[in-house]
Amino acid sequence: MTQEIQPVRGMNDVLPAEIGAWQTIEGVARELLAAYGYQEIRIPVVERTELFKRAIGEYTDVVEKEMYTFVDLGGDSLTLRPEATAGVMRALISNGMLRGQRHKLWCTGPMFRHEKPQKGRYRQFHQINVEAVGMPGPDVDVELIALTARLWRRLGIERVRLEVNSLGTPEARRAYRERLVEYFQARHERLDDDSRRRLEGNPLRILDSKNPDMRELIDGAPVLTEHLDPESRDHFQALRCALDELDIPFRVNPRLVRGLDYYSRTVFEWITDALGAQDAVCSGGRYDGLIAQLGGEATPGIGFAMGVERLVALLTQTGRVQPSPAADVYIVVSGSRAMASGVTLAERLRNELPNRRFELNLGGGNFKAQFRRADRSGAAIALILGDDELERGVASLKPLRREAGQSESPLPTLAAAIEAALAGPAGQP
RNA sequence: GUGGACGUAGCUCAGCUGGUAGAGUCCCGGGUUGUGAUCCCGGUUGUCGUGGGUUCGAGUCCCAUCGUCCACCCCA
Repeated sequence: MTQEIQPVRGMNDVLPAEIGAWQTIEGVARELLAAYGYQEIRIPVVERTELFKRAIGEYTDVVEKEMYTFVDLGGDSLTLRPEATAGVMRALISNGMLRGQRHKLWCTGPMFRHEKPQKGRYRQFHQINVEAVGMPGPDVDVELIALTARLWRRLGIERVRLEVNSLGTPEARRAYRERLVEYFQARHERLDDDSRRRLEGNPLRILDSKNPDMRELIDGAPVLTEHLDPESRDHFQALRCALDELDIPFRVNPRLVRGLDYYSRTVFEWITDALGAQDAVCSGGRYDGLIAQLGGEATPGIGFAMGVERLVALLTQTGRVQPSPAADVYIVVSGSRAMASGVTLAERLRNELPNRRFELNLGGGNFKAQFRRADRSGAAIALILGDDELERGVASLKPLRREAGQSESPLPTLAAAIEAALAGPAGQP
């Protein structure tokens, strides 16, 4: 045997057994987004490296060490997208869709980050992204959160809770950041190694430290929400009132800072305790400065991303995923003449009953094996076509899921007989 | 990138202190020359992750490497 080729680390196949959960999530999301007036947009998986550097931030982990970057044959530095927002904003700019216009968009597809794989964290992973551009909020902020809350309800996902925070304007955030650095620098001796490193790059993340020894120090640090500019404070206040109004429970988490540089004001995250260390299922926020930063006309925006693999895991845990529907009729063919006419009969039945699922036994097999396959397929009834039946111009129908006798039907009226058999003796399916 | 656990049949796993591999399941055939799921009988399946080393002898011990899982970091 030749050496088999290994899959790429952290890049998974989604097998038929799991595809039901994926399709449920994608289907419900698609329906709901349409109901809220969002339109789908499809953008490339590859963009110029510069786009992500400028949008996400040069000194973020994603850009510094997690991007799949390569030089193409033309000598350009390109990158497999690590997130979708930058690409969507680029698309709006490239296609001249701004100029004071508003857009409610969503997209889905694979993202790539070179991280060490772990439960709920893969190198190729999928997101559903929703972006609302041209509206300053907070009304749209609230509606987006309401949309996600409704999505969980529709999917039957319960083990999630909402955290919100406000980062203020970039100016307010910068000022706060300086205060924070001052605070920690004055207590430099008490910082752990991780935090000292963060003090240089992303001091806000020190607040997120999981080290219990740091707790006291962090609790004494200045709090972001107390250093907001007045407008951001009002914005945040309005958001919280509206959430209360809608009975959407939330917790203000002053330590909730997003990893990507472009966020401002509202940020939120739906987290779960059901997925181990990867607790973020959906997160997003407002990015009012991003479009201008990318060279477009200054336009406010807000968006969020859901991790599809993580949602699939949550949905699977609920046990509510429906298996893919089985065939209605499995066609068993016996004898050389019957086998030859099996395809013709199946195609005729598919014409006559376009909404029924027919599975024709393919690849031969003896009678016993064909019946075993019919049973395993989950089909409601077996349709038997043998040389014997063919001779007499009939086919036999045998229910596989209930105790009922086998019957015969003339070939010309087979479709009606199948419908009757599927309906059951007392009209029961 | 750091740390820990684990890689034996397609799948789930057993294999004691080193003596050249086993169960269940799946699949296939038969019992029922045209009737499944149940039952009975039979059959196929392995570079023991890979590469070195120690040894008369390695699935078992050592080293390296790849992979999976979990945690840290970070994040969807």
